[in-house]
Amino acid sequence: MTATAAQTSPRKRRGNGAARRIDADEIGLDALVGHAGYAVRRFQIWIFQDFTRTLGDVDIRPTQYSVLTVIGANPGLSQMAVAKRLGIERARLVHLLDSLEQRKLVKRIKSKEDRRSHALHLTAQGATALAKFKRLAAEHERNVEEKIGKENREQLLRILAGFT
Amino acid sequence: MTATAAQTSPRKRRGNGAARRIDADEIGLDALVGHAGYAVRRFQIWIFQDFTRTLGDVDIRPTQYSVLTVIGANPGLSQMAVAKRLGIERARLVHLLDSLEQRKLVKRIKSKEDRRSHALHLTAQGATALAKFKRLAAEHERNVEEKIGKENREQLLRILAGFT
DNA sequence: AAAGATTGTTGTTGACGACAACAATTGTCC
DNA sequence: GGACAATTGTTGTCGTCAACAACAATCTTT
Repeated sequence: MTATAAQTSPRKRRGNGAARRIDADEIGLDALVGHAGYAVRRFQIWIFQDFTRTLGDVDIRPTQYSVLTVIGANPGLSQMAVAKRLGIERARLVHLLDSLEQRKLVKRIKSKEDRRSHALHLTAQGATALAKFKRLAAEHERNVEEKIGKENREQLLRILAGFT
Repeated sequence: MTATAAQTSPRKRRGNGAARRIDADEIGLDALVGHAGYAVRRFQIWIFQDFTRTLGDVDIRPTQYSVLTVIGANPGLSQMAVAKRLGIERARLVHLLDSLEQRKLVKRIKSKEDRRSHALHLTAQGATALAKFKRLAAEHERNVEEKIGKENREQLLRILAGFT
């Protein structure tokens, strides 16, 4: 009753009944092919690798880039606001900002209105650096386009727009 | 020259020039909206959460499910073959199999042809369990469909088919 | 003023990708 | 046939990341 899948292509059959060499491309994924999550996971790994490689010279990872971009576009945000907007744990954002602040890209300014919170700003150096990061990120995006096609990338963005 | 983005909607302006309460939905993402990787990351987090929640009662995570599915569909594979097919580090697969073997879902059988490798098989208990996991995974997939739409899910699978 | 909620912080846990090293075994090359 | 290289599973480390829990300082509410 359950699906059978082992025999992707019955080529190269050998006489002996025992195990034979199996090429990776003839291993069936069975139910996995119908799961969006599996494809998305594999794609996301590829994307992050390409991003990390393309921004390797400037040593910026995807999450760091997203934090810098949001702070750059919305100066003065609190850590809570940034964390909530990007779906990052606020505990995790602490370490991210520690790193970015050590690199003089971001500064935490004590808020006068709410002395619990910090207003986040890019440093002048951070703004300059972010401009460069954006150029490299655009280059990465062109790699994505080259990989899956221009129309497919746009459809992807449209389909997933609700999650941003 | 760089893009401006802070003012998503200029409502609720208050007289004072200082910081005001900022609702999460009015924080602009700036360049992030054009990045497929950001949308994919957010989507993947949602998918994994839903999968983990839907398969919560049976305590199976996405990676474990993928390993069980491939072994079930291709009995006798070596660890190397499974790792390569699923894009998992073979070092990581060792721990995954340790866990699955402890739970009596999978067994490692010493290969006669190549005494370095193990032939991986589901136990009878594992085969029964996998059938249940597949039913729950299908339920998760219906959640995905409900979330992004039937056609969008199919387009997604088609666009990302090359990464599986 | 007291009680409760929020903000940033510290710490822990576990999943995960990436690497490096190693023993056992197999394949290759001369 | 024997030295050398490659493969397989394993162990270990490192860094990223999501998920919690607890805490002090600081608002907010009542």
